[in-house]
Amino acid sequence: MSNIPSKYNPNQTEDKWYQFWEENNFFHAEVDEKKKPYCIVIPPPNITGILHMGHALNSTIQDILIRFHRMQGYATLWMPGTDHAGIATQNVVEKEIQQEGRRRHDLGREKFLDRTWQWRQKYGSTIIAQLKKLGCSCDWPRTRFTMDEQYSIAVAEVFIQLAQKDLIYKANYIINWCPRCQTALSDEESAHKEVKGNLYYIRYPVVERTSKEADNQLNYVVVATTRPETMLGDTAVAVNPKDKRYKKLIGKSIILPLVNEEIPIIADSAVDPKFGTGIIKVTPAHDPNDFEIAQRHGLFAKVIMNADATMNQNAPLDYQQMDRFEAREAVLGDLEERGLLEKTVPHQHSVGHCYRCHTMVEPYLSEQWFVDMPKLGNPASEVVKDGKINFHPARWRKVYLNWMKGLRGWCISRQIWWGHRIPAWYCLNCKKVYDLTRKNKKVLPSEKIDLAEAGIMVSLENPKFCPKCGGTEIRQDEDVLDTWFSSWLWPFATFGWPGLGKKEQAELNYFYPTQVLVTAQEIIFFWVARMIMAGMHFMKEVPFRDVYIHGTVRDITGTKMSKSLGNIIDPLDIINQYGCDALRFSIISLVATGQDVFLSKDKFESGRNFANKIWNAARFIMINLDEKKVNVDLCVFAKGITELKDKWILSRFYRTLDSVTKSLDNFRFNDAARTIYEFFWHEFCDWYIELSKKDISKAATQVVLYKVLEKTLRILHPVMPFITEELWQNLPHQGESIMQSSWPHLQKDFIDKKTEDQMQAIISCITALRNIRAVWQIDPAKKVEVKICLTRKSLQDLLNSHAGYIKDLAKIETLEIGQKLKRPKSCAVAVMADTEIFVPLAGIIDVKKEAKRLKEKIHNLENILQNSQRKLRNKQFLRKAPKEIVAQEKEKSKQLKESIQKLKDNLKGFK
RNA sequence: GGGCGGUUGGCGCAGUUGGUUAGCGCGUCACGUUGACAUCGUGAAGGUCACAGGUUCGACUCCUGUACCGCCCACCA
Repeated sequence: MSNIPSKYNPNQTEDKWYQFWEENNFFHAEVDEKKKPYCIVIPPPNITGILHMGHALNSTIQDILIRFHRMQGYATLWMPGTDHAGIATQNVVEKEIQQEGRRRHDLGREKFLDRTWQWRQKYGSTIIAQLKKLGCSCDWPRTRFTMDEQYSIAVAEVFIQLAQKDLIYKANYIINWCPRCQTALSDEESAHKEVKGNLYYIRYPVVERTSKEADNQLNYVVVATTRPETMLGDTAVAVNPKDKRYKKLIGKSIILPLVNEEIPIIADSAVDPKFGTGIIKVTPAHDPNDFEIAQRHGLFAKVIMNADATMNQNAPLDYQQMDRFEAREAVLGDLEERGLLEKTVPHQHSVGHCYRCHTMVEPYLSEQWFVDMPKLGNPASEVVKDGKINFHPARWRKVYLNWMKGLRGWCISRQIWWGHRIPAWYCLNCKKVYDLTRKNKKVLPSEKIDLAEAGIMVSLENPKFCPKCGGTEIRQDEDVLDTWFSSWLWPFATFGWPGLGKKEQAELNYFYPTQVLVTAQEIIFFWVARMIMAGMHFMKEVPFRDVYIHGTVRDITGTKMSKSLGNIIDPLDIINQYGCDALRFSIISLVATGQDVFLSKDKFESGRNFANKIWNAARFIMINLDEKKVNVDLCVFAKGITELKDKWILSRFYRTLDSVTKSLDNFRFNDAARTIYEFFWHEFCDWYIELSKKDISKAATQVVLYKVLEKTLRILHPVMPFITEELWQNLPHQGESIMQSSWPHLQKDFIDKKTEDQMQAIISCITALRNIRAVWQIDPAKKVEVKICLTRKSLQDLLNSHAGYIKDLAKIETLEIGQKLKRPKSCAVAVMADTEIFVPLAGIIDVKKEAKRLKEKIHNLENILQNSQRKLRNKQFLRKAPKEIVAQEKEKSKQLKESIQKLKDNLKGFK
């Protein structure tokens, strides 16, 4: 035992214990009807992900909850897994292929998917290995992947069920298109950013029917646009119907410059007369607003771009194949040349960007699949309104409900290959006919497609023939589903839903609904809201009871940590340098509920220092421990605990336990961490261990040292799993692992206010004496005599019986305690209401200086006294304030007076 | 345009239903190595709690407004 190193070395212990836990299956949970279930599903990290501080925070919080509840006797399951991350993974593999000088279409779908699976095989579990370094106690054998066979069936099943209820539909609609990824995106995947651009004022010549009109000088209208290239797809010009300036124009038409087509001038209330010229160009295929106007007016939509945002054959020949930005310059140049560009004004506006590759999103009219969000949203709003699901902090509830109010169709089809292929099949014959008739009928662009009519079949299996025409030329939809279309099933699909064997069903019944979902704010809309929708629709029950939203991890300047900015602090570096427990403790103490965390490397020192402190306190105890003495039941042994210090530390421990338990129950992780820190360091180490050194061999001291340490390690275990295990294993213990031990039971009998007050009085005396020693710079070796003069007998008795504490910790040679002691000459003085402390310091003390010190103290106390007395003179206060408060104030005033009087008396002695 | 969060000693932060002489960590200063720990110990200095009103016997805490910083949402042509 005595060869324990004085420095804690985390690297040697962490991997050892993690392996031990995993090998012994301690993370495993199963149905146990004797226990209550407690389940958290991990927010599945992307397989492309590498560990960052966000994961560290997110995972630490979950692991604390999991270990805490496991120790409390719940059947505790932390369900792990990863997300296939459609676009992100596809991009990574495409890049890899690109380096070989090829593109994905060169490989073809099948080979590309093979490559992606290979990639996943090789790198896809990196993040899992990294989560293990964080100490996460997930039930790893259950690890799910959103593209597992079983899971994929769930995804297809959900698609089919929703399609059958018309909750999924296909439509020609304007969506967010990423020209680089060449796929549709949902609204959430298009991140709005402020962009500096220009507002271009363009003249559109009005068609004049009569010669009279032709004489008019003002034979054009001016539209303002930020995106002049889209004018090639204009199908109307619009003004506000109430705008008197342009009333005459309504019903006329203009000649679209560069295109030379005649298009109408219409009236629509969506036009803001105050913006620009009050006249807008209408480009239904490339602007969401214009698309809606087109719907209202039955306008045609002209798509003028290819999938890569180059101009297509619908644009005039000169512009075809030009990129959209190139086309913008060309259009502007041509307009300028024709005298049609009136002016250019700088203009800042917000533009959508692809959340995966940051390319500017193009609003793009195309045929896509949608989920009817407004319908699914209702029950999902209700359960939050009802309090069946609670957000922590509560303010997110409002954010959530507000978002739910504005739901629109969720575009779920993606034109990529990596993902769940849409379980829809097309009868080529019927679809062709359907499209043709629609074209001829001039069907409005947004109208939903009638699946049966169009020969579109939704099913798990490839249909043999078309039920409508009997045709056998059938092709599956080329697209895959949005990644979030699989993640939203996570809380139940991970259990094997839609259900195979009895075991899976029993597990789902037992663990669903799960307890808490822990995530960051930016995921609320993407994922949390959708999980609630899916849970309510398919399980008829909420997916979780509580949603804990933690802050975002930022660097010390407040910038979000990101790889591209190079401001990342790698959790693995921190673990190597300081240890995992230090990382966990530091990060958890820094995060007040829901507040963002500003990190710098040195902030992890506090965790490391604390770990080292724990290590050394335990080391001291282990060196001195007589194992035979401590194997007792604390409650049975309680009668043998009579000493103040022992009763005091037990009282303090149980208060700490109570507070920590409550904090963890209320998701106040930083409070829990700080409370333990405060207790362990500044009560147990600073006072109890110091006092115990004198009677280290006494049975009571031995028992208390051991019990308090062992129990503190247990309540610390959820936050610092490794060091607590290492030390616990080296102490006498029952059971195989601290993680399987029980959360200490709150023994209220040990909590005693009187004991704490008494100890506090002694601590105050010691602190006052240390203060005097420091002020007068008394050599530590110097032997000091002290007189303590009390006004109360009870206090005198207390100090008398604990003179040893004072002597030891304040380093006092002789101590005289009495009620009416004479003040020595040339002494330093400390005063507390009913206590005077005299330290004779002839030859050391400077009388003037000491007098000055006392005066300052008097001055301070008098200020406080004045405030207190002002209150007590206030009749309103006396009448309205609660009795206890008034009594408290009177007592305070009395004590202050006593102190001041004593100080003044002493001051006289200096004159 | 709407919503939310923040503003507490040099720095980073706590402060849960209004009543504390406003706390903690780092840093600073002074002293200290008698064997748990210098990743340590002891003591000290340092704040009119962003600003202005209001409610109240009493406001860091509740209400209103202002300023600055940050975030989110919105179909800003």
